[in-house]
Amino acid sequence: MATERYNPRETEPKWQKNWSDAKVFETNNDAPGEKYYVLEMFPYPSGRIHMGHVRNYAMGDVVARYKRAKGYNVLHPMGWDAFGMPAENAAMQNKVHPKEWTYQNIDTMRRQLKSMGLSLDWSREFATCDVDYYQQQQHLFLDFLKAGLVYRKQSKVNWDPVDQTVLANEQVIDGRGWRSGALVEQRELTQWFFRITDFSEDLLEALDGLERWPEKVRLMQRNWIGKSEGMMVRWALDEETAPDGESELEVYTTRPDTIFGASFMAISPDHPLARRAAENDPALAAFCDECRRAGTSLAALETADKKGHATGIHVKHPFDAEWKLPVYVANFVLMDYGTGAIFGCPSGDQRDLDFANRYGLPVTPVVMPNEADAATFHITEEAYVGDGVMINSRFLDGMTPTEAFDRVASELAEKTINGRPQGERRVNYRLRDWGISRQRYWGCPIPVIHCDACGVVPVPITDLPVRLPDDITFDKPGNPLDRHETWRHVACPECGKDARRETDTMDTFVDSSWYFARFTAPWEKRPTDPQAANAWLPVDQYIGGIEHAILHLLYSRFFTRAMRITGHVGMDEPFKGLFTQGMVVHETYKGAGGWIAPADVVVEDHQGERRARHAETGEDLVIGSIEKMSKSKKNVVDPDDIIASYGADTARFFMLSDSPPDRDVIWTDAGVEGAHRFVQRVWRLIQEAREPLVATDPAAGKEGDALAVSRAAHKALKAVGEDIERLGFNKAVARIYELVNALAAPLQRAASGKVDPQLAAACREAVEILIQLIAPMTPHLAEACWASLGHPTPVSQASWPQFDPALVTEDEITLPVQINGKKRGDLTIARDASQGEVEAAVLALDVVRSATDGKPPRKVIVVPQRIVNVVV
RNA sequence: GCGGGCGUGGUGGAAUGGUAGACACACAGGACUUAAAAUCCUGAGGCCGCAGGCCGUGCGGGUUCGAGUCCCGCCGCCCGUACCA
Repeated sequence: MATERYNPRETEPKWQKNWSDAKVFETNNDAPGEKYYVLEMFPYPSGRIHMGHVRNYAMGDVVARYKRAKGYNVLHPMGWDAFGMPAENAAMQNKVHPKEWTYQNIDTMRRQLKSMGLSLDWSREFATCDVDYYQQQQHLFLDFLKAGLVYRKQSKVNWDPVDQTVLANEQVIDGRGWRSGALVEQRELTQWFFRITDFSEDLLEALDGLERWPEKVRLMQRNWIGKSEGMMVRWALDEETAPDGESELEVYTTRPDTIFGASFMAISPDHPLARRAAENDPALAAFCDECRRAGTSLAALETADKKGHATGIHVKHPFDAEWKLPVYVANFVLMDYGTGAIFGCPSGDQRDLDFANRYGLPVTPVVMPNEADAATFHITEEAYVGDGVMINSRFLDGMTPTEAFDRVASELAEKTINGRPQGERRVNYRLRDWGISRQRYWGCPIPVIHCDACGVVPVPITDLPVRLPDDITFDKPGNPLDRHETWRHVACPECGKDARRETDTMDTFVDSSWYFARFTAPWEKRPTDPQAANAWLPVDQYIGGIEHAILHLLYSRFFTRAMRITGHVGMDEPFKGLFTQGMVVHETYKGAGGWIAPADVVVEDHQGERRARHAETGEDLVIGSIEKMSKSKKNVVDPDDIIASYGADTARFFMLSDSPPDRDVIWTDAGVEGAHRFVQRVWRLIQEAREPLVATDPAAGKEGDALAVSRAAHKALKAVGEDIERLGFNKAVARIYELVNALAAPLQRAASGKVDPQLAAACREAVEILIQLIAPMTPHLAEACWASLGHPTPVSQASWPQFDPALVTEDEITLPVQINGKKRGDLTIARDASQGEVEAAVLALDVVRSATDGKPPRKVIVVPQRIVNVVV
């Protein structure tokens, strides 16, 4: 019997319209059922969606559709992370207004997402650049300000002296501005900060409670917060070398036990003492300037060659006033961490050792392994960082480092310098306060006013929003808000005199730190409806890229706490479950003229060797490495093209198959075609057997082939449910393949009319289960199949079926039998056989008897329901 | 530099410390066809082979009755590194 091929181009838009007309996916906050909030990280509207989005949203959609079928009231919204630099770059390059560029991109991407058939509640959609959204963000800012969570301080930025603009770290390449090529300078600006460090301990401790977060993300956040228990130690400056008025250098150390191994002090180029010393030392001043040119990026700073410059200043050792140590300015010491000054102990720290060797400073080992000999223990090229015993450390000799730490702490607490204890224990965090000021146009304006008389005045909440002006240009360098005189000019809300608006806008991370809360009541005329927020939050399942493991997730955790303090939500943690998906990667192709897009490449197999050539010119191309899809390498596959030729279901199914969702997936044409064949196969198998299936009611089989069909279906049902719960989509897909393979033969027989009523009923039940299993992944196909069986209501509104426990357990099990850990045979035995029965049966096996050679085995290990190992 | 992760057939991958390679892709053979496509069936980690063995999860060690999985040391790739989002 001939059946028509499944035509996604006709079927998919039809079902999308049905869902939309019936508002199946619009969520009512008051609907019955336990709530379930599934959210994928919202996209930046860069222009078009890419395969990474398809993968991310396909995963979230499986969860949303599955949970809906399980009877939950599901919230699954979508929005746009719409502020940010690319809109300004586009404005400069193409003379298009950032607003226009952004909303056009959103229109394109919304259409693309809709063509994917995602079960999203589009009625709650918003963009962070919508005035309605950023008005509420300004409201939050003012509340935070009032609650003491916001302050201003001096902070450094990368300054491009030619373009007269602040550069992002990624715009600084080898110390030069990306556009101008000019050497980057550092500038100190007064900027706005959120007091995230007030929450350091809480953000750290609460990680333990985030049980449904990947351990790796919790670890990364723990390390990022970087709690350490050390000491503040004040070193007296040697009077003869100290600048006037300077008498001490305060240092933070986690290793006071190594204080007798100290050989130099290193301070940041921005340390006040460095600045004082540089005043009369042009060479030192030049060195400090050079350090500052590296930019503000920590990675650039720390991968740079470790360099220092002597200041001429010396300090006195706390336990020996005669012992003087030189003070260096070093490019690897950060003003932001601790006190901006360290003491270097070369024997116990590789970086300090490299530094000491470079500048000819002494190296005294102070900790050695317990078994080493103090007389011969030397450190030359490799520092010893392990535990052990103290040596060369006077009254600390023989102690463990921990004992020595305590002793130094108590000794230094007794000594005083300038009227204060010379040492104090101190808990320190690596985490820094969150600088949110951006000297850019396309962001949320910070709602404050600067008045010469009143100082910094918050904009009254009733005056919000502070709207971004539309009449701006990018033809001049710098921030358009800064030179917009009429916008800047404003009356002081307190005294009414002429005043100026703040021209900094907020970091776009602020926008994405509370959007998940806004989705719970996007219509509200205040930031949240606390009742709705508390009902929906925390997000049950949040899905996005691992690249957000630290900043976005940590900022959101802080923001939720801040919103709780200011009464907008009632919880601390925004995301109960977190899943980080891998990237979509693709082969790269390169011709004489540069990178070639996969759409223009034909890959052929020549006797096992893959070759690529240009589809039009025929030019031979080099097949390059597999890399993250990016515009620069042109190795992108446009979801539009895939959906147009294969349909959304195929694209979704492929993105869920094969690769574990937390790992990268390689996009290949063969993979898409395989997924597409599966879609066609399911359709064909069901359509060919449609008549006998429609003619019978579903019922589980009791014996023979019918029983086998029902067993296969119920086992798959159980396994797929469990796999989806654990987000093991690739495993769920494998189970579905198995089921389809098992159903193929019976369905073909049914198609030719050669099945008894029992088998027909079992097939009908199995096919309905199959359709429901694929419904979260390939929803359009599932609807088409479901309707073809005569169901009047869509499968997207059907309840998830329940498996019959009797059909998923076997009476007999087959245990592998190992001899000395290597598999040598199998044992089939009753499932409920006792340990003793299993052991007796194993020893009776031929392979075991020939191996034991008549003697009793040394040991028999029976792992119930798993394996048997005989040790001979 | 530092923090985190990953590494298994020709390919993507599967495997609560318990049969390594499920499932799929690609490939080969067969069926159907005038032919092709599509579809269906079969085969397959490598090596030696006659039955049966040996070797195999990036590399080198270790723990264990048993290691892809745990521990130690390397190598390679990826993510983050606070103004990309």
